[in-house]
Amino acid sequence: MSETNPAAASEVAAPHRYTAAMAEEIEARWQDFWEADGTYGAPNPSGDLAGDPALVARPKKFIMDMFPYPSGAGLHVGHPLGYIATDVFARYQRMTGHNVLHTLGFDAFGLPAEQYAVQTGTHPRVSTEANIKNMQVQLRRLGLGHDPRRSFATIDPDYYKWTQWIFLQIFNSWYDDEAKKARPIADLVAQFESGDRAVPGADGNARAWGDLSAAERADVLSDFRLAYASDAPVNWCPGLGTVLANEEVTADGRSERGNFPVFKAKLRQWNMRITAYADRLLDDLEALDWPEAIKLQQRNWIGRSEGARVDFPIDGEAIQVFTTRPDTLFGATYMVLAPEHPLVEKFTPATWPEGTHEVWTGGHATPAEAVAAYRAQAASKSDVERQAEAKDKTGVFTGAFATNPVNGEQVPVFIADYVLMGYGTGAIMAVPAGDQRDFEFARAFELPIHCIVEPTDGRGTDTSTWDNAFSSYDAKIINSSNDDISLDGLGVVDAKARITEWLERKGVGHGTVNFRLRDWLFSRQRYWGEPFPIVYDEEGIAHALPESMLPLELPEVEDYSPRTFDADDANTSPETPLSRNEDWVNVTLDLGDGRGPRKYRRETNTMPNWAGSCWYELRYLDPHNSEQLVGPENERYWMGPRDGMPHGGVDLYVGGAEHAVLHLLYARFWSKVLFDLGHVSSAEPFHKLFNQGMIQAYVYRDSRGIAVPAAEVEERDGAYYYQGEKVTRLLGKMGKSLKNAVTPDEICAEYGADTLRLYEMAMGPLDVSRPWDTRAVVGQFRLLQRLWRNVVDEATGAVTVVDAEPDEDTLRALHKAIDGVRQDLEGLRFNTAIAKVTELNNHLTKVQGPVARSVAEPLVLLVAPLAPHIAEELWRKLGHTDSVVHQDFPVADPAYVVDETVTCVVQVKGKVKARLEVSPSISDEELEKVALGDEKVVAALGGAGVRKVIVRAPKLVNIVPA
RNA sequence: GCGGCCGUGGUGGAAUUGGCAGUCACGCUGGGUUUAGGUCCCAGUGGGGUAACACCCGUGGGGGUUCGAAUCCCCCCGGCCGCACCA
Repeated sequence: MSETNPAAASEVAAPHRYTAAMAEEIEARWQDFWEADGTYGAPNPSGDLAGDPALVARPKKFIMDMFPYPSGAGLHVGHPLGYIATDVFARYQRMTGHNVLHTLGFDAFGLPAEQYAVQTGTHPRVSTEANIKNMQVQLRRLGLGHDPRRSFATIDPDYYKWTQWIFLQIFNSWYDDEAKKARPIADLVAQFESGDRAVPGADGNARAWGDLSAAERADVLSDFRLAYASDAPVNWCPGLGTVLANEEVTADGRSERGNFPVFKAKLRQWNMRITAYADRLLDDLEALDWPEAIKLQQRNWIGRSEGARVDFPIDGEAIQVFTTRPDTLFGATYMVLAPEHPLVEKFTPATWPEGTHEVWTGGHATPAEAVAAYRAQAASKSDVERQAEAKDKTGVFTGAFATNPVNGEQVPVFIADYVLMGYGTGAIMAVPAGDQRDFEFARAFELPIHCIVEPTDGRGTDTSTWDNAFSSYDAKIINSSNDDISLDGLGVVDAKARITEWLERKGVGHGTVNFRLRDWLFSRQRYWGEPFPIVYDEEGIAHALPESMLPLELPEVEDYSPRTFDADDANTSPETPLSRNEDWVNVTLDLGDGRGPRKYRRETNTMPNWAGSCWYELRYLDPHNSEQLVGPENERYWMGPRDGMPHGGVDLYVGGAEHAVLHLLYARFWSKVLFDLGHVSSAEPFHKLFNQGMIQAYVYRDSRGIAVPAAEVEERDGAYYYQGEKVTRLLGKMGKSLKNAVTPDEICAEYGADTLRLYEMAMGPLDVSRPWDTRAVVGQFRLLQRLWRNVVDEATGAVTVVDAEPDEDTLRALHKAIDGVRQDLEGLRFNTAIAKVTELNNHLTKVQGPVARSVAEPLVLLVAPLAPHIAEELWRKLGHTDSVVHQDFPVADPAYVVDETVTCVVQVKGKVKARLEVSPSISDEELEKVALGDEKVVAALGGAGVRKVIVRAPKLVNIVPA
């Protein structure tokens, strides 16, 4: 390294040249200064971080990154991309009159930290804290202007105390559908006690609250609580040894982390009733300044569908279906229930009805046998297999018939795995003529297909000749009438409205909205997560720990690794690491509920790694508050609603797009609960979201396909060689496993942190992925060297800047740069901002003689957000004694932003034929006259007359010859 | 299958949103400084063409709208991302 280090030899010729060694010295010195000075401390209105009222009085900016996992691998140059971007933006905001909150914490619970700890054999807390320290050292080297007083890790008991506190808030509340907000569960109990609200009974009959046992009351409340335990089928992943949320399972039925198969299993688990917020989560997206792609993903995930619920009578009861196409009810020729639908047993008869078709029975002697066999087969399949077989429609007849409410027809009831229990009512009416899935099933089981929409593609109404279902919103409904109603001749929209009205009038159905979103599975069988502040009494009733018992800290256990299983073995069940510590699990406590000291068993699940990141933006605001998760005044100041931000929130949140339906959805949900309960004034956590792209890197593979160390690959004549052997090159992720990681440390060692910051910002637009190219970094280093040289004499170290009037060209270059850089930084277009700084700097390099102070100083200020260390150093050299961080960002003089003359392009038939130097204020008429008189234009016209002239003064004239 | 985004020099990328295609940087070529390599400095660099101009071609391909298209519309090709038996 030292031989190729530009620092070494050049020092002889130019002892005061800006070199890597000098950069390192400057950077370390200013980082120490900032730390000692508390330069980046943002004052709060109140509390222990209250400060300078003049600064507090400024408009605020809360600028945040998605905080990192402190993994043991350390950082590569891809990680800090977003941190550098927010830092540049935060510095710019500080220089334009804002009180800026910018800090960074650590998301330290969860699977990666635990797995790393398992691998290295050390306690997760020990390895995690070591990793945090290591990462802090790496990050400090980059000169990020974070407020260190506000940093924390989610594993700090002072922090997770409040994560647990929020859980209890959610546990102790319910969603009032009328008020459309969460309310304390005590309000619901009061309604039950007073009789204002009927107590729902298992058999549908109302009961008196006072007559219920404690266990019965707990069961009733559990159906309302926003955090509740249930036995619903969950995603069980034996390979990881834990259950997972829907959001953590990939489309092909595998765990997002580890890529293990996932099975459906009935296990008692904690859930969060995020579905109660489906409509608000959808509606409030409108006012957020987020990338459309992420909004769209959330909309799709929430999956709002308008339709109707319709009852199909059977044996004096009914099977309810959800459909988005109630207008096709007359074409419903059979029904399908999900295999696990609870009504299946109820209606399954003892024997097959007379003459049941052989293909319907699956060869089984009785319906019960057929159903049992099909269910067993469905349950044994992993989602992966189920997915793979999606093409073939399977199912079995239950032996039962229900009544189609519009035409009284008896329709057979099937179970099939193409209907999912988790969506709608878990039951559908099948309209094979209009739905491709139903069509395939009907063909496989020889079921009737009634044409109820007139085909517009010429296929005719004889469905026996059809190859697929027909569906079109432009077609007319046919064959759809009874004595009471006719949809015939109507379009889809009108038919839907009419049939829905009819269903409601007859009391057999109603219009409704259905959501795809499911409740959030919130418990994990892990050690390294927040323990639930929940205990169970001897009756098995869950009780919340009182706030005074928080934080409930993780106990020491012999073995904190999760129990994992053969990844393909569905017949396994989870084991929680915390359950191994009997002393911790079995406790005698006085919960302060008047029942005195009693024996309890602690909940041994832990919270998912998303819990800590669901509210961390709030803790940055008031990190040491021991009374409240955040003081209201501080919360309102930094997060409260204001003009253009009706729900409040963080001013800028930068991070990867991979959290679209995970962290970003969960955090919005918690935000709304806390808002409803009056703990915060912001109903949204993040007003503006920006997704940074990924820094990619070339991956070189040998003939066996194995990645070889990228740093040792040589290029010759467009081909790549590793140890003489030819290798292939592809663009991929950067990382240790692909042997192409480049660390910030090595770039800092070779060029300094300012160069690294500039390079990462100059590579391209922040939201686009682009390949890392170490050899291109030198370009930004050269920029800083030239900048240095424009202020400092390399041989003597003396400042060369003079107090003289700059020339007109230089003034224009300066003010155009100021104007452009301001606009670009405002819009997070760091790459073009740097190009403009470079242009100005190159201009000064080319101009003879020393640089005027009135140009050098604003130039240093322009550079300050991007390369803060060299800017501080030059600012000091220019004679200032204060830090550059809080200087005012230069303001462009409009008089110099426009050129004295502009180049006007004269086109003939759209091709450029001449260029004119004209005044920017020239009139269209004048410009046309000048253009037509230009000799090159006259020559290009060659005597032809002029048919038309388009003038866009002062930039362009286009002449169309006759 | 459905939905979304994107294709510009050898490379990363600019283009005031319909008005000079290629800002800035890497790389490359030539020159200077240097004992030499590297660093550093200067110049050139879309392709064809020319001694040099001129001129011609050019934003994945094809068509269209327009005085004028990288930008708008249609078709095709290629790539990336999301969802996916959601009734």
